[in-house]
This record gives sequence, structure tokens and C-alpha cells, in this order.
Amino acid sequence: MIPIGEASRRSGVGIETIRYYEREGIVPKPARASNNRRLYSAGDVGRLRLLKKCRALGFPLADAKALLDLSEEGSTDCQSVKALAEQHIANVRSKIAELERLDAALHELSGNCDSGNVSCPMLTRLQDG
Amino acid sequence: MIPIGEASRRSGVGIETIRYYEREGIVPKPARASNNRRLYSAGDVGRLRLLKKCRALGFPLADAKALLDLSEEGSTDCQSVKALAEQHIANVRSKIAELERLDAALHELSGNCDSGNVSCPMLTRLQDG
DNA sequence: ATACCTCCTGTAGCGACTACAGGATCAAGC
DNA sequence: GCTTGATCCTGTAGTCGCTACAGGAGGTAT
Repeated sequence: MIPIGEASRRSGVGIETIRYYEREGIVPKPARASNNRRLYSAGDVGRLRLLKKCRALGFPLADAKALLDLSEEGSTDCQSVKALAEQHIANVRSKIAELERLDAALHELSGNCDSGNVSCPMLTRLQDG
Repeated sequence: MIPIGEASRRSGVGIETIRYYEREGIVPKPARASNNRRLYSAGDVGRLRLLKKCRALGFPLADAKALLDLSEEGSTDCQSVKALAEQHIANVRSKIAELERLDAALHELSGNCDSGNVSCPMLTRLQDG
């Protein structure tokens, strides 16, 4: 059983974030030493590591918790995991599409901007459009 | 001079958002009628419309304010506009790259997920990796 | 008079942390 | 035993850009 700083180092999850996950009920409350300090098991660290990977994949925290819960069941319900993943993939793709739309619009608008212009064509078009 | 609801309709910016912009100093405080209600000029509406377009292009509010301020100057400093736009374009592109990385990783991870699996390969790999 | 609409101020919530403040406890060296 | 510095504790506030109330005042139409 290790203290929170060590759990943070081993999982890559920040100390404040670990306490935040505990407050929010994402991870179970850890054991406490007699001096009231938190004590983490290898399983606790494993949970934090899984959370970290889910977050790095962009899953919202609620989904990350759902995946964590699924991983606790022995059954590891593949259907539910796949559903969460595909929903998330769809979100990611729609964000990409939106950003590409922005990229094109920005490129087009700023294209005529050059030093020496009397009035900025980008601002002019934004004001008039 | 029109009341806030009409300014909201003409600019497409929500009433609460207009008041928020005022609180945050993004737009100047409008005139007030004798009954303390806000009164907006055509210029005020134009500012809101420009803000709306900048936000729709994904500029952070601080940048949108900067663009608004630039548009108020007669000079309309094209260099500054271009700098803001290019910085923002770079941000957008790095977000796209990051999301495409996630998309590929998610696709790869969930690819082996199918009904009938005893243990979910995605979860297994997230736990072990 | 009634009902309804618009407006006012002020505050709290979203997501997912992050950054303190202000204190308690611990480990190591002298 | 004393000091220093690291680590830990709780609790609160800040980030971004809104959005959604609560609770009230004022305006308009019947």
C-alpha cells in the first residue's frame, strides 16, 4: 500500500486529479492509514492507469468511468465497450469535420491579408457578410 | 435604439450572452432608457454580429475582442489580423491532427471488438498496454 | 384586473481539472 | 530534541464561454 504521491507517479495521474476522481465517485475511496493519509493498492493504481488511457483517448470522464466499471466485471461486455467506442469515434469524426470547415473558412478569409493593405479584407468581409 | 431582445434577434447573439459580453467588457455598455432597460444602436448590433462570426470561426473570446477592437480603428491593421488568424489556424490544425490520432487509435483498439467475445480485447489491451 | 411578455440583477452550473490557502504530519540530519 | 523540507490533508476558487435559473419590476393587451 502506497501513498498518493507514489500512486500518482506510478499511474501518471496528478495528485489533485486523483482526489478529484475520488470526490466525484469515479474511483472507490482508498484505504486510510492511521494518520488519515490515503493508501493505494496495486488495483487502485491499475484503475487510475486505465482512466488515464481512456482520457488520453478523449473519452469523457463519465464514459471512462463506464469503461472502468465494465472492466471490473469479469464478463467484460464487449458489446457495451464497442458501443461506447463507436459513439466516441463518431463524435471525434464530427469534430474533425467541423474543424476542417473552420480551417477552410479561415484560410479563405485570411488569404487576401497582406501588409500594405489600406483596409483589411478579412475584417471587411466579416463585417459585411 | 432597440431593446436587448431585438438586438439579440438581429445579431443572433442570445440575450444572456449579450449581457455576459457586457459584464466581461467585450462590448461597451449600451445606453439605458429611463426605466433602466438597455438600448442598442445599429453600431452595437454590428459589433455583436462581428463577435458572433468570430466565435463561429472558433476564435477564443479574447481574440474575438481583439478583432473587434481592430475593426473599430479606421486603420484596420491587416498585419495584426493576419497574425491572429494564422495563430488560430495553427491551433485548429493541431487539434485536427490530435483528433485524427485519436480516431486511428480508437479504430484500431475497437476493431477486434465483436459480439461473442469472452473477454473484450479493447479493455484487455487498455489494461495491459 | 388579469395575464403574459420582456426586462432587470445576481448567482450557480457545465467538464475536467488546476491552483491555491492554511494547516498537519513525516523523515532525515544535526 | 529541533529544524528543515517534503508530503499529505481539507476546502475553496479559478479556468472558458456561455446557459439557466430565481425573484422581482415594468410594459402591453384584453
